Amino acid sequence: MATLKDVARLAEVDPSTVSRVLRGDPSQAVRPATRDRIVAAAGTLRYRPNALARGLRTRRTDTIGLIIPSLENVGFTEVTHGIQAAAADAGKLVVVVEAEALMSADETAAEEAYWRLVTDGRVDGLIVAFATVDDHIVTQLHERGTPLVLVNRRTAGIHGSVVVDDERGSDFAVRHLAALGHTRIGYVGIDADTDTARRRQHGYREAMSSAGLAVHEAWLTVGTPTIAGGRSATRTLLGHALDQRPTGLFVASLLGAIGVLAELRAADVGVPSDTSVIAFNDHELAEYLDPPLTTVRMPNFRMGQEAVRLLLEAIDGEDGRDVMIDDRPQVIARRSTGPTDRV
Amino acid sequence: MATLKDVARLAEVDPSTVSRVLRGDPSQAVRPATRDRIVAAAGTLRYRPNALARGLRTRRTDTIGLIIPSLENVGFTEVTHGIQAAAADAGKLVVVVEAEALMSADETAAEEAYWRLVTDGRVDGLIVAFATVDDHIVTQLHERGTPLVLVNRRTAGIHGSVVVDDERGSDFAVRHLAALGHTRIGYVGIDADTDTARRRQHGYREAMSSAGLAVHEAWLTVGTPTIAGGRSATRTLLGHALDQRPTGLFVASLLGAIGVLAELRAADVGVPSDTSVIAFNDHELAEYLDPPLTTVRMPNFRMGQEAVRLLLEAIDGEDGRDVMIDDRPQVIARRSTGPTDRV
DNA sequence: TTGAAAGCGCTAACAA
DNA sequence: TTGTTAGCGCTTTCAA
Repeated sequence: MATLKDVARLAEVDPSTVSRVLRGDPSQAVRPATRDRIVAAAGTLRYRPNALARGLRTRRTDTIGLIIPSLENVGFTEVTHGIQAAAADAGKLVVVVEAEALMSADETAAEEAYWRLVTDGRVDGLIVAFATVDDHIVTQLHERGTPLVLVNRRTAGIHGSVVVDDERGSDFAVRHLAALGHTRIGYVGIDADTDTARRRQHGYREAMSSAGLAVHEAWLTVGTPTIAGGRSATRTLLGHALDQRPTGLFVASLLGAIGVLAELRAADVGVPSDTSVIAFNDHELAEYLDPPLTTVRMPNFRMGQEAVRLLLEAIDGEDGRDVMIDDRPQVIARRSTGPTDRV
Repeated sequence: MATLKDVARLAEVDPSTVSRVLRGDPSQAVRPATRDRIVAAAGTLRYRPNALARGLRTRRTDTIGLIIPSLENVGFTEVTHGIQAAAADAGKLVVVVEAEALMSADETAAEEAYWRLVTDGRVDGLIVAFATVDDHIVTQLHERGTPLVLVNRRTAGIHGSVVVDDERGSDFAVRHLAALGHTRIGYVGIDADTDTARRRQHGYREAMSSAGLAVHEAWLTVGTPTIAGGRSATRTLLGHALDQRPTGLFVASLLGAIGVLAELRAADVGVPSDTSVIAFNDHELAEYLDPPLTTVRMPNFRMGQEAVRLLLEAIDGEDGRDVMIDDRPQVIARRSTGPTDRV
């Protein structure tokens, strides 16, 4: 592998000159003839600067770290995709650390790994996606001065986050149901004590009240944002007498909604004839569920892109900003919602 | 951020001694008292070796590169998950490059990016997952001496690959259908000119013949392994007269099968009453499709793990091996397959 | 058992 | 316009 020295020797100039030319250093003028010789030499030697040496010198790795609960969760793919796209555009590499993969190892291994990324100088900054990592780790990283962006969550005292408008998403969901004539609208929420979960629920309550609809606490369940969570929430709901049950259900997570659908089907409850279901967050496969699931599509791809932008700003020393992506949520009306047959 | 020097100063020894102790260098004996002082100093300073400096010196980054078409495709998640898990176990970091994200930028950008990863010395080796990257790039990388492992594909002249037993998977699928009484079994294949696609198709043909079943070329379609691909293959199949059509369909990709299901439903063809469908590769969500999709579950997680193992071997200078994961495929019988009503 | 010294490949301040 | 020099933080021979 050719080094700067090799190129310098071939072009008969000093390595520092090669460096200047190849980096396109604007502060220095170079005689065209020299530049040409250097460029030619680099070409024939197929020279590529060593990223490690450069990083050691400049304290920039042009690499960002992404910490994410699991790549396997369909709910995260859009965000990671946006992150990848924006990183590629900016010429940055992404080191992905799946928190789940670490957890399996041992308790403190996860924490170790976060430190390793940053403290070992492998990345210029970190994107922490979703609420998996303990607040105190995030806070510590932040206090150490690590450029940091939180995705889809906020943590007190840390500026540098990007979220979608959860409340507005909830609002759209409730409105969709209300427009269909539903008045008894339940909520299957997320039990995690996170900002995002709170905002979705708050949006639900607000939307209900501004639609002049009453919220009954019995219609409000929380659980994990998983298929299992959706199923068990549904079982709870089905425990109530028929006329005590909501006719429309807003589920705060896509996987949760899949569980709701499954449990409803298992209990022979018609969707949407008996109960309508709408989910927060869309996915290509929602179309192919049984029945096709109505969703509120949020601008998650953009959230990922924006996270990269914010992080690059932070790396450049700018102050952290808290951004809310305000692209209009989109209700993708499929077959899981409709007017109810019930009174 | 504390450096080796800082630790040395505090412990009142030479940096080289600190290095030896902290690396646990076995070739050198160290007086316990010295070791203790060093360890203590490192602790109080929260010292962490700088990965760039170390990598520059040792020519090891402890990072592996993963090139993958798209993280968004549910078909790939299991493999990447296996890779992440194995990498975490081995204490390696993973740089993920989504080929798709690069493509968007410009034509040659993708090629550039592969070079950057390796030639810039950012990673010790590369896992190339699936058949997206051009053969000639892979070949070039290989010729440059880059430690390389191919996942779910093989390329002539390159040793270092891991695949699942595609033929056996196909065999299981066909047998499942045959055991249900199907004799007219069609195949929705993958049109890419890849080893994997060929092996799946070959497995289908072999299984048919060993079951004493005839293959009609009209039952054999190929397309992209996507929902759209599955839909269009199905339209072709539905173009034939009813009694010329297969009663059972083996679809070589999960997404393809979802498309097949969708198109069949759109055409009011009963599944499985009229046509049974079984897919290659399983996914959690297969359970929730309409109808729940019968699949052949392949050991993809293990394939990912094994890829990391092979790569680490290659990085350590061992010869590349071509491995086939021979864990038994598993037919997950759901509701898309059953006896046929047709004659 | 420990220290001295060189150098991995690059950049950047300074000098010429 | 180009070269000299020092050094980023670490490892590793060699010497003591």
